[in-house]
Order: sequence, then C-alpha cells, then structure tokens
Amino acid sequence: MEKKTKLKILMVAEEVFAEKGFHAAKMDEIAERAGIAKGTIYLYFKSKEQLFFQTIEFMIRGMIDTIKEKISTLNDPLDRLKEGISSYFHYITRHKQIFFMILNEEIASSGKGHSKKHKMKHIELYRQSQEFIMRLMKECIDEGYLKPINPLWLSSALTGLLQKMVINSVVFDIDIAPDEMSSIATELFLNGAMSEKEEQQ
Amino acid sequence: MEKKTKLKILMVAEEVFAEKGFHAAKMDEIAERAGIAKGTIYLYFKSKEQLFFQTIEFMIRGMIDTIKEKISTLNDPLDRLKEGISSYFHYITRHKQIFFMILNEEIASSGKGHSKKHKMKHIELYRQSQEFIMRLMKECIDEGYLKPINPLWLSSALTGLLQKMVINSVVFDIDIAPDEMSSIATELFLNGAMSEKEEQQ
Amino acid sequence: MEKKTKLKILMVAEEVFAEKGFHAAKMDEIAERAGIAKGTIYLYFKSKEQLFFQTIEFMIRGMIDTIKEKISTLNDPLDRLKEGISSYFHYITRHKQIFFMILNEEIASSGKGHSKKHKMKHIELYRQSQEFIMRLMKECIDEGYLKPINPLWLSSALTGLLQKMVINSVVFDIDIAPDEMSSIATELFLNGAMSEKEEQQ
Amino acid sequence: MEKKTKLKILMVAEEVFAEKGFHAAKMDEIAERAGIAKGTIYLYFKSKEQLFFQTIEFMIRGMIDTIKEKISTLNDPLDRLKEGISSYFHYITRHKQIFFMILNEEIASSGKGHSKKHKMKHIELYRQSQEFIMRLMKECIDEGYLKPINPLWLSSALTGLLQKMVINSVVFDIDIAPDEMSSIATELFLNGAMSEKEEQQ
DNA sequence: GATGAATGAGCATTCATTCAT
DNA sequence: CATGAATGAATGCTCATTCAT
Repeated sequence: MEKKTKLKILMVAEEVFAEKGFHAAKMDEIAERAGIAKGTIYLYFKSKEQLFFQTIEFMIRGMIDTIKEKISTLNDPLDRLKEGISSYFHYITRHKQIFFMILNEEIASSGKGHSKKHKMKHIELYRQSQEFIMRLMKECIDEGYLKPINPLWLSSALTGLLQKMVINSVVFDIDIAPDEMSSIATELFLNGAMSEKEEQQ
Repeated sequence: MEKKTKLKILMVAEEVFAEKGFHAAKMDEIAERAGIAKGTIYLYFKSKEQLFFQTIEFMIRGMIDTIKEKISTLNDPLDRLKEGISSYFHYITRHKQIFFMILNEEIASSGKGHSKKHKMKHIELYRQSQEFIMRLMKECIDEGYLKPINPLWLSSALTGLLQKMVINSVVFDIDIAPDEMSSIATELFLNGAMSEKEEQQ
Repeated sequence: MEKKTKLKILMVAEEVFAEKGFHAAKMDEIAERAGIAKGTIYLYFKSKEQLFFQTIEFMIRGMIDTIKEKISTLNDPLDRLKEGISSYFHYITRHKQIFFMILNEEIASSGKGHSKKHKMKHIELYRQSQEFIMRLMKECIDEGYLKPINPLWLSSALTGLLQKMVINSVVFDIDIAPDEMSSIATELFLNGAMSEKEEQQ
Repeated sequence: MEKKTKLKILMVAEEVFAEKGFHAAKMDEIAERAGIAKGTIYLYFKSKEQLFFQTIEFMIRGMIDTIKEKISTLNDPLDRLKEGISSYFHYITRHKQIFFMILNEEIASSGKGHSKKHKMKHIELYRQSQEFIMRLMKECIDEGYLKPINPLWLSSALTGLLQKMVINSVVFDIDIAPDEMSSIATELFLNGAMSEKEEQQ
C-alpha cells in the first residue's frame, strides 16, 4: 500500500472534516481535494467513520509529539508547563482546523451519532491528550509550583482557557500574535484574573 | 393555541439537536417526540436550519435570563461575578444537553455546512452570550477587582474553564457537586493555579 | 398507509425480481415501473432484501391459495391430486416469472448472499409450499392410491418434474398447451416412463 | 505453466460462483482463494461474465464426461439409463455446489442480467446437457423400454425429479445415501407413483 | 506473464421538503 | 391549522476493470 496516498488522504480529510464536521464532510470532496478517485479512499480506510477516527488519532498524536519535543530539553516543571502552553498555542493556532475538529469531537463523544465502539475510541484518544497535560500539572504540583488541586481540574482550566481564547479570537476577529496570547494565557492560568490590590486585601 | 405547538417543537428540538447534533438530528424524530406530524413543523419553521437557529436562540436567551435574574439583586461586581459563575455552572450542569449543543455550534460557526446567512446569525448569537459575560468582567475591572486585561480574554478564560470542567467531569466520569466545581472554578479563575509560596518568591 | 401503493410495489417487484434475479434487480427500475419515486418504496419496505422476501411470500401464498381453491370442491384424493397438478401448471404457466423467481430462491436459500435471518425465512416459506403438496400426497397414500413412499420424495418428484417441464418448454421454445403438459405430467408421475410391455415382463 | 493457472482459476471460480451465485461472487475472492492477483484473472478471461460462462461449460462437460464414462461399458439402453441416473446422482451429490450453480443458471438464462450473447451461450450449454439425457431416452424408446413420449418431456421429468430430490434432501435436512435416493428415483421415474393395486384396477 | 493500486460508474438508502386532503 | 404520503436530490460504499510497473 502506498504510504504516500494514505498520508495524502489523512491530510485532506483533516482539512475537510475540520471545515465541515463529520456529517457535512463528503467522501466525494475528500477524494476530489486529494486528487484521487473516491474508491481509493476505501482501499485505505474501511468507512467514513474509521477515516474520521484515524484522522483525529493522527492529529492528536501529532499535537502531543510536537509539544513533547518542544519541552524535552527543559527540566524545571514550571518551565516545561510554560513552554507547553506556548507550544500548544502555536500548534492550535497554526492548525486551527485540526483543533476545531478535535474540540468538536470532544463534544460529539458525549452523545452524537457514532457507533459505540468508535465513541469509546474517541473518548480514549481525548483522554490521552488530557492526561498528557495532567502529567505536566502533576509535576508542577509535586514540586510545589502549583496548588494541590486535582490535576484534572487544572488541566481542564488550562485547555479550556486556551481553546476558548483561540475560538474567540476567530469569532471576534481579533488579530493577535500567538506569543501575546500565550503570555496572557499563562498569566491568567498561573496568577488568576484578580487584581493584585484586591488580592492583598 | 398555536403558541403551545411552537413551544413544544422548540423544547423537543432542543433535546434532539443536543443529543444528536445538527446533521444527525432528524425532523422525523423531532415531530414524533413532539407528538405532531412532520409537516406541522414547517408551519412554524421554514427549514431545519431555521428551527436549529431559533432553538439555539431560545436556549441562549434562557441562559442569559436565568443568570441575569440570579444576579439582579446583587450590587457588588465581584459578588455579581461570583454569583454569575455559580449560576452559570448550575445552568449548564442542569441543561448539559443545551450546553453541548451551543458549544458545538460555536465551533460549527467557524466553518461547517451552514449557509452564510445563518452562520452569521449564529455567530451573532454567540457573541451576545459572550458579551453578557464580558460586561460582568468590565464592571469588575472598572471597580479594580480584576486585572485590566481585555475583557474578551477574561471572559474567554472563564467560560472556557467552566465548559471544559463540565465536559471533563462527564468524560472522566467524575461525580462532583456543582457547588464544589463552582468554588474550584472561582478560585482558579480569580487567583490562578500557582501556589502561594511560589507567588511570594 | 395506502394499501394500493404497497400492492402496486409488490406486483412490480414480482416482475422485476423475476426478470432479473435479486442482485440484478434495481430499486430504481422497480420504482420507475411502479410509477412512483424511489423513496416511496422505503415507506413500505425497510430494505431491498425485505421487499424481496415479502414479494416471494406474497406469491407463494397466492399460489397455494389458488390451488387450494381449485381443489376445494373435490373429495377423492386422486382427483384432488390430478386437479392440483393441473392447476399448478396453469398457475406457473400464467405466472412464469413468479415461478422462476421462487425456483431461483429455492436454490439461493441453499447458499447465496442473503442474511442468515432472511435465509431462514425463505427456507421456511419454501417448506410451506412443499408441505402443502406433501399433504396431497399423504392423502393419496392413506387411501391406497399412491405407493407408500416418503411423501417428501413423492412431492419432490412431482414438483421437480412440473417445474423442469415448464423450464424446458421455454428453453427449447416448445409451444404446448398447459392442459396437454398437465396430462403428460400426470401420466408420467402416476404411471412412470416405462412402457407397459416392459412392465409386464 | 499457464495452463495450471487457468485451471486453478476455473476450479476456484466453480466454488465461489456455486457458493454465492453470479452477482454475489466477487473477483477479489476468486483471486484470493486462487492465490493470485486480481489482474491475473483478466489475462485468462476477458470478463467476469466470460469466466462464469467458461466455468459452467467446464462443469457441464465434466458432468457429461463422467456419466459417459460410467455407461460406456454398458450396452442395454435400460441399463445405460439406470446407470446414468445413478451416476448423475452421485455426481450432483458429490458436487452439490456445481449443480446448484448450473441449475441456477438454467433459470437465469430465462431472463436475468446477462448480455444477450452470453445468454444464448448459456442456453446452448444447457441444451447440450439436456440433449445428452434425451439421447439416453431415445435409445430406450427405440428399444421399446420407454413409452413413446417426446424425449424432451422424459428427460425433463427425470432431471427435474433428480434435482428436486437433491434440493429437498438439503432443505429438509434429510440424511440419505445417494444409492438409496437413486433407487427411489429410478423406481419413481420408471414405474410412477401410483400403487400397483390402483394400477391394476 | 503477473501484480495490485487506482479507477469511477453504479446502486441502496436517507431525509428535508412539499402539497393534496 | 394539521396531516402524512410522496418526492428526489444527495451520498456512502462496492466492485469489475484497467494499466503502469
């Protein structure tokens, strides 16, 4: 099997699923954009659902790997966390589409029209990505950098915050550099929104 | 008389869209659950897309009204914000489905298979809900309670954090009372994740 | 549900399935010949397979009922058998197509590409038609008209003989009246092919 | 060398067509079971339809040759006929699949989705097999063993009877030795179903 | 000869929408 | 107002056939 064709399909599928969502994405369009015949997709993926799953898998692994690599040279957990935030931002900003798709799937997992089997796979994948962030959190807690709050809530707070910032920058049409968003996000996540004066009261 | 039928359709549509998402939701099912004939829906709504839009509108207005009412007796902006967080949590916990649907639509707005006209309406609706939160933020900034950060990022941080916590409590199957989530979320949003020792360094 | 539409579909499906066989028959053609839209078929039948099954069922019941009615006025088992043979011939000559379809299915039952569930239903239907003939045989055996051979083999011999005569009259393009075929078949079935001279030896 | 591949394909095609029927049989499966690439089939057979035709031809010739050989040592037409029946039974019992396929095709010939050209070839082939049986009949008639009935009806009666007995032994799940079936069939074909007492009346 | 990746016409099925009653 | 039978465009998927290697 031609690795190149399969890869091409995955890349295009990423685009189309991201733009349209699962149901509105058409196999015809994926094939056309990939410059292949519709039937060819089915040589590599058993069904639309499986293509969807593998696309997401491909992207989440890509995201985790990218972040892992970026933080691999750092030792201090807080530095690792900050770099993680920054690189997460760069990744989802550059791959907004992927990110929309994955985020969409988080929700879809919670109910929509997929088979049980795939739904479980999706949730499992999503968990993996969350657990990766949770590990970063745990390191920071253990070293005393972060408050001893359940890492699930810490990572929920962080990823929710990051994702919503990207969504809103799109929806409200704000032109802001990833680096600036990253530093605002880091500040908000670590120190909170309350003004220091208030805090000292 | 007719008001009742229209309302019934909206209530059922909320359920079905929430459970299945836009494309997977079927007019047949909505009609059946509402106990009316399929054709009847078209007496009140021009198309599936319009029904969808009006359903979301109905729900977002409901959410805003609920929160508005809850905070209407409070004067201090920080109290209003805290109560807003708490009541937002109760609302989206009690109406998880609605909330998933709306969140889903935020993403969908960014690209999916809706007509331009409706896409813009959706975004507008979404903006209204965000702007309501932004106003709460602005009050707090003006009074010096919150850091003078763009209210858009503040409200992004808050709503992202709240939504992701609810999503993850479902995905990771955590049983936690809304009140407890609310206080964790408030603490994280206002004071951040960093431990106080670190902060004092 | 309009009984008329369902009946029309069954009538046309009978024709098309008979002419083309299960796989080669197209839902498009059935719809077109019935003068309805393709989707309409699915209001009355869940799938092509179910339509096929119900068509066969409809036809076998029709055949049995026709024969039953014809022999209902006769009391002597041998007369009933002879009339059964004659009316069977008239039926399958007039409804050659139905008959080809049913015969095709007998074979298909033994292996082809249908779901287990339907395969069993088909066999069951086929059995019913055979068992009806077997009962006619049993009556004749009990009255001493026929040799005490397992009625299954007797009915196999009779129906096989009748069917093959019709097939071959078509394949070899022989123009022969049903009544004549019927009397040849009756003679062969009852008295055998051996010449009387030989027999007396 | 090439002969071997072609033969292998024919053998496997026999199996697959027999199990699935023409339309449900897949070139992929034939290739896979034959242990060759799909394209290779097209080096030896122009199309699926031609492969099908040649497969049937191969089988009918095999059947005729088998019977011919078995009766080649016998001189008396009645003995030849009896041995023909017996050997036909053994053949179609041992190669039930082949037999189902051929029988299926008899029907298919009468209408299904094959091109005119091939349809005629199929009928021609079928005729050959029937004519072989008819010659056995004719010999017997000429010698006064059988009634002077059109050999076409005689062979129809015989082959119809034999085939239906095999079908029903499968459908009704009867375990019976070919020899026993053969003797019942012979008795029924030659002497008929009517009891002797009745006959003598 | 042999391969198997690629093709694309073809088909079953779905479902939003319409309209005669 | 309400119905629900009918529509038909749209789409996922199959599989015989081709052809560059």
